[in-house]
Amino acid sequence: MKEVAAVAGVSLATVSRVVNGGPSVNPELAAKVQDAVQLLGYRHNVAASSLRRGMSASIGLIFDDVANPFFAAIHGGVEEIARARGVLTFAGSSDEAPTRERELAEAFGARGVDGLLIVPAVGGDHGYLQRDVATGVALVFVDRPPRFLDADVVLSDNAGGAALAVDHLVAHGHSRIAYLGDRSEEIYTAAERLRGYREALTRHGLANGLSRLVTPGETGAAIDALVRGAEPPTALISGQNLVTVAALHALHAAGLQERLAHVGFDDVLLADVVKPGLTVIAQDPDGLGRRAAELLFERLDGYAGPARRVVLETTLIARGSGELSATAR
Amino acid sequence: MKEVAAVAGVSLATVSRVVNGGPSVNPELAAKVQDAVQLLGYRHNVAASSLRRGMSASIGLIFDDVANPFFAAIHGGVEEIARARGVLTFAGSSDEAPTRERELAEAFGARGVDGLLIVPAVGGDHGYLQRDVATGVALVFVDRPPRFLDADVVLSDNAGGAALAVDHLVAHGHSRIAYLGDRSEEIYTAAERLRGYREALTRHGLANGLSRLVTPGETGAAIDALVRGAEPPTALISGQNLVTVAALHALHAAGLQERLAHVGFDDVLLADVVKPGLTVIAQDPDGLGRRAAELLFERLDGYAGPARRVVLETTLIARGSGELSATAR
DNA sequence: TTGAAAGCGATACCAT
DNA sequence: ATGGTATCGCTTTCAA
Repeated sequence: MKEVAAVAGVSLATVSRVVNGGPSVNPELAAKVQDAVQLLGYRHNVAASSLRRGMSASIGLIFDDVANPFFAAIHGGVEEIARARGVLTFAGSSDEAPTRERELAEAFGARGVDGLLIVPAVGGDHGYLQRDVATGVALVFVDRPPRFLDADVVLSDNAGGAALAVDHLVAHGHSRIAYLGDRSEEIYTAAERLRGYREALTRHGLANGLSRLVTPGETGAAIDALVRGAEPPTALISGQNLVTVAALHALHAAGLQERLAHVGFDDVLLADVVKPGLTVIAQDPDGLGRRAAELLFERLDGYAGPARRVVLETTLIARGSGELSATAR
Repeated sequence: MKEVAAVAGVSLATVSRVVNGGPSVNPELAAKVQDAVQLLGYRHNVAASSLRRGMSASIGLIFDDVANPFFAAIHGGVEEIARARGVLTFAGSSDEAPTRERELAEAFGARGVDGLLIVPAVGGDHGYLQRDVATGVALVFVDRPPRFLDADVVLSDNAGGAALAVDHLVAHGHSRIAYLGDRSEEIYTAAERLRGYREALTRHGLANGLSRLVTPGETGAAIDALVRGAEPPTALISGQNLVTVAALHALHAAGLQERLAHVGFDDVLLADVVKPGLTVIAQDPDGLGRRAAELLFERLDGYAGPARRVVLETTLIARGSGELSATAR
């Protein structure tokens, strides 16, 4: 930058003003500076700028795992919004471990990120972030709410989605609807889905004894047990991706794919190629990311009001498996 | 840091040495410094450190799209290696546009990344990166080689994978093997797969007239045309994810899923749930990312030899569709 | 082994 | 509107 100033025959201050689109610069001088910039191939040093300004035009993203397609989709949504402001994104995986999440937050903080967008690791205490918030770091949680901290959060309507599935199956004549949920009850999304399922059953005046919490590996056995039980279900809701896939396997293996209605939570590729097509409750991860980024930038733009909670709708995509009638058995 | 120095009763220099695990520090003083760090909740300012050192402990990743599961998997592999060194990753999407790729590279450069890991946008001239390389930025390309620049690159064995598919089908008695590839011939991976297919056919002494380049949307029509042709194929290789899914649709719609053997390039979720299970050529995106990160850090550690080219094996995963015999028709 | 001080590159206040 | 300059927080010779 010194060089640019020298070549353009102006002061450092002026160059800085031009580079940052400063308020009042003689167009003539500005042009000279631009030329010098071109000539020297000058590149702005954001590190130095950050040091002085205390803003880095970057934000940090913490996911369970950056390699997970669901989080990758969120990442994409965030990037879309961030890009429009020239903000770059750091991304890291917490591996669902609170300690690792905290390490990452520290590392991002040390790099002076302007904001943090976090899918909170289960079981963590997020009070440690209070400090960053105090220093002006914008903070938004995504997909799951934080614990011990009041902050903006963007969620999917998990309970509503599960209810949607129940309503849909009831509309197709089912009254014995089983639910295979994720074992880990502490997971917010899993708990919400189960809650939505239960409340919907109650609302329809249906019995509530057909839910099981499983690991993906236990899915097959759970289905076997259910269909051999005294009151076998005529429909199944699988509460999570991996469980859905495992359920599909089990149903195919048992030749039940045309006999047991099935709605899975979360859309999966090839869902429309299996027979029958898999009816799912789809989330909008891209929207989750976009919305979260928007809240984050509003904070950066000065919003200082109370924490906001945004809930995004889930939708049911009918493809066949969820439209099997209860009488088909 | 100034505060820490004051509290610990030592100089800035000493604090810096302690914080960075400097070479020679009196354990006693070091302890005092650590205490002060704890007490004040001091956080290292990497931006300032970068400014002085010219190293930021961060690298930039440029993908077609961060939301794409394939790239997300690469991202995961990179992160695994980077994390071990305390290096953080920026990630951005080029949207397959050379200009946007370049903008991102500039933005990363302005933030002083130590290295750049790029999935090159098709049709771009990567000479512009020469400058970064000259200033010591480590550069590695992934999944596709760059143009007009000699740099480290990590690739999948696309041609080998396609050949694997042909060999497998030939072994199951097929001699009329069709190939549906991605329309865009400029895409390196697409071109390589087609080449692998052709060379394998030639090696087996088979005719070469059954390849078609399509968009996913054209897949169904292409399959129809092929099976209605004079010399209908008994087997099909789909060269890309979306084409594979479209092919699956078309085969199901035409009731051909048990009659036309099918091998898809790239593994997909639920591939083992469709009937028959989908045989695929699987890549190792995680390995691609890990290997690329390793090369990058070797450069950072001082390797200054010639550009390296690492090619990762692809593997065939048999699930049924690729094992249909030619006589089943 | 420790400290003093210069400097990394850019910004913003204060003058002019 | 423009320029001089202190300053951001840290690292690193150079001396002691």
